[in-house]
Amino acid sequence: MRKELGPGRESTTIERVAERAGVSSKTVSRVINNERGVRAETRTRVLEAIEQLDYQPNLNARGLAGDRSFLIGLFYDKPGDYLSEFQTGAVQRCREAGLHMMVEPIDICGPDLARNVNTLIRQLRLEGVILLPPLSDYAGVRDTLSKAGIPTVHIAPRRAPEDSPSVDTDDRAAARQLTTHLVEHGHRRIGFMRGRPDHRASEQRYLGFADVMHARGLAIDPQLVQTGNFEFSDGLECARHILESRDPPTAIFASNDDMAAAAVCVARQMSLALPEQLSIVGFDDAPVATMIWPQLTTVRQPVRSIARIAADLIIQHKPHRRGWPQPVPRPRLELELVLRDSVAPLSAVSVHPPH
Amino acid sequence: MRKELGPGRESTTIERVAERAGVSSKTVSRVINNERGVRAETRTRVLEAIEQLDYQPNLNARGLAGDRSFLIGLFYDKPGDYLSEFQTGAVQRCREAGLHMMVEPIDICGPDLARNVNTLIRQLRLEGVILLPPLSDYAGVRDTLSKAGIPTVHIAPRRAPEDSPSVDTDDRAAARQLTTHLVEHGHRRIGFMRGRPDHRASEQRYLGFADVMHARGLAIDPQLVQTGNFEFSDGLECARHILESRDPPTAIFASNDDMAAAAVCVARQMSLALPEQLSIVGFDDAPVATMIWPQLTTVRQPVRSIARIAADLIIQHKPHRRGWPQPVPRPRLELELVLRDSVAPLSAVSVHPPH
DNA sequence: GATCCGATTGACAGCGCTGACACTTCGTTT
DNA sequence: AAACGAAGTGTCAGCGCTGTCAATCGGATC
Repeated sequence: MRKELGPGRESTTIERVAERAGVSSKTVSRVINNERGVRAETRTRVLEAIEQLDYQPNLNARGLAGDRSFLIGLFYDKPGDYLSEFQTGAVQRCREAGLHMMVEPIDICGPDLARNVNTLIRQLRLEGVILLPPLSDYAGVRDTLSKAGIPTVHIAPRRAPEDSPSVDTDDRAAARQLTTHLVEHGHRRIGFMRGRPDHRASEQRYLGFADVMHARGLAIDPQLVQTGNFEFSDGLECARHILESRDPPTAIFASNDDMAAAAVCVARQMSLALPEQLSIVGFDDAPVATMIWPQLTTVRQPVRSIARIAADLIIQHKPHRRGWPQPVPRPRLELELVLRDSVAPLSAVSVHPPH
Repeated sequence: MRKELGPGRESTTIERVAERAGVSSKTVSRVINNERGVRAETRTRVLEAIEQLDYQPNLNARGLAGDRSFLIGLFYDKPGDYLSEFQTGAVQRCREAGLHMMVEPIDICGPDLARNVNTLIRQLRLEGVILLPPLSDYAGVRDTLSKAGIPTVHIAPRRAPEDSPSVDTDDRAAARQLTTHLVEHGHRRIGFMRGRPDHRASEQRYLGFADVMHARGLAIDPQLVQTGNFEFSDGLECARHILESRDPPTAIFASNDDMAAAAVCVARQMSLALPEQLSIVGFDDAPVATMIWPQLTTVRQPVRSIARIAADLIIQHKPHRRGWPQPVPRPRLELELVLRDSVAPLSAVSVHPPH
């Protein structure tokens, strides 16, 4: 019945290991699953046999018999650097726990969103899912997952679901620091480029900015607040609006580095000297932050740590079976400012040439 | 025996579908696997039952019984934009074939490279593996895979293995075009920044450059050829070397956009007007290519297409069982120039200020 | 009308492992 | 010294599906 296997694929079964160690297959199973109730000496013997035979348990069989899958899903919307960093971190943590990671693009615009998600989780029998923003806020995905009873961790959701954990960063506090940094360099009139409205980060970053402006009694000119959806191309537009306004700012706070890069481009096209005539800050410490000149003052996003923590939440959840512990864990990480070259103190020089 | 399942997880089995359709489970199985030898009317009936019951076959069980896994591996070395684009393309193709993709970071520097790979492929029983560069040239990985008899597709390997397919792009031809473009804009003295030596792309891009230079009887000054490993930071170094040399070039060919961006930075720091005083071209059409000013003239890499083709090769391979068809497929894609703003015709103005 | 053949369908074992539970030891308790 | 309980180990069925092979069906053949 077995299909012809390629060379070197004759799989060692648990039985063979058992035989060699002089125990039953069940005991080998116990050792593999690290269950208690195996005498230390027996365990050693089994481990040796496994080693010698170079035995690798068959995940399909383990899954079928134990009604598990050893699989965690990572659902994303848009590929990019963030995703690939995240998945790398998450996989690391998963490996320690003997789990694997399925990285799946989910098209929010697709017609059968819920259907696709359903297929994924039920065919694969995922043991947990991590939702990257903005998926972490999409009802279609969230509901499907929750109806299916799949442990889910939401990354930076705008509204954290009551019954499942989330991992957050304190973007608001970081935005405050960044704004303070600008203000302390003498900037009073500051432009702001908002991100995608469906990201929590967008609102938090703006709020942090507003916090400081208000606290210092500085006005926020609506003309200088534009929404760029975290995209470089949109950022170009926004930057133009802001810089070509009647009374342009001396600094711009962009909600991410891509948009900050856009601001840099526009400023350069307008022949502004950077950072002397215009200070710019970004957010995320994306690759582009150090690939342009001046290098961006920004906020480092500890993506891999977030990923590890998220994976860990799923892994730790396993024992509970059904329902998260009370209270539902909601770790929030502090962000760290990265001071580089794109901010300069406001001086007499920084007057825009008329246009 | 069954573990308590969460709400909504009572799984419909193949038996229930069979019952509803009034056939045996085996027939349902045939329909699921799209086997021939099922009367059209029966097939319809089964399909209806599947639909009504919202049945999702259990992959673990299918795998165990059929000695398959429905899993394809994508092994990578370094996260980044390229990876995430690639995986997105590959997953798309896989889904059409009912397969899933395991994206796995492989640490080439890690001590137990072969061991780790082995664990992955044998536990997961991957049906095929796609190797991203530079993994596609690492003997440790290649041998392990080939010994295990796993169908493998190599992306842009320096040396394509005889017995397994690879997917390539014609980097050399593209580099020729790019160089020609430069030369036709009047550039004679051109600097070159090489990529990581263990990437095929590095050598091909250089060869293409050299082809044109030789053909046109132009000298390649060794002083102006530096190796930057595809990294922005290295690119900074290289660019400095090149631009601070006694007799600096009027154009630089960087082997990827990150390094081209570095050249832009350095040039800017040296107060060179871009592109008037220095033309720069990159390669890959990475995100950064349009996030700096001037936007880079470069070569578009059809990453998703490559990914789809690679996935397809694995999928198509399935029926053959053991060994690829003769001859082993080696698709090679043409690359497309993207003309932007970083190249200017050489004119009297483009004289470097002394330093 | 009997025979034959390919097309369709079903019965059944078993993939490699784990859950439930039974059994065996062995150190304690009374 | 008998009874007891915990720890350690084994037996066995069965997870949900597919491969094998036998059975059945329908029409073409002679």
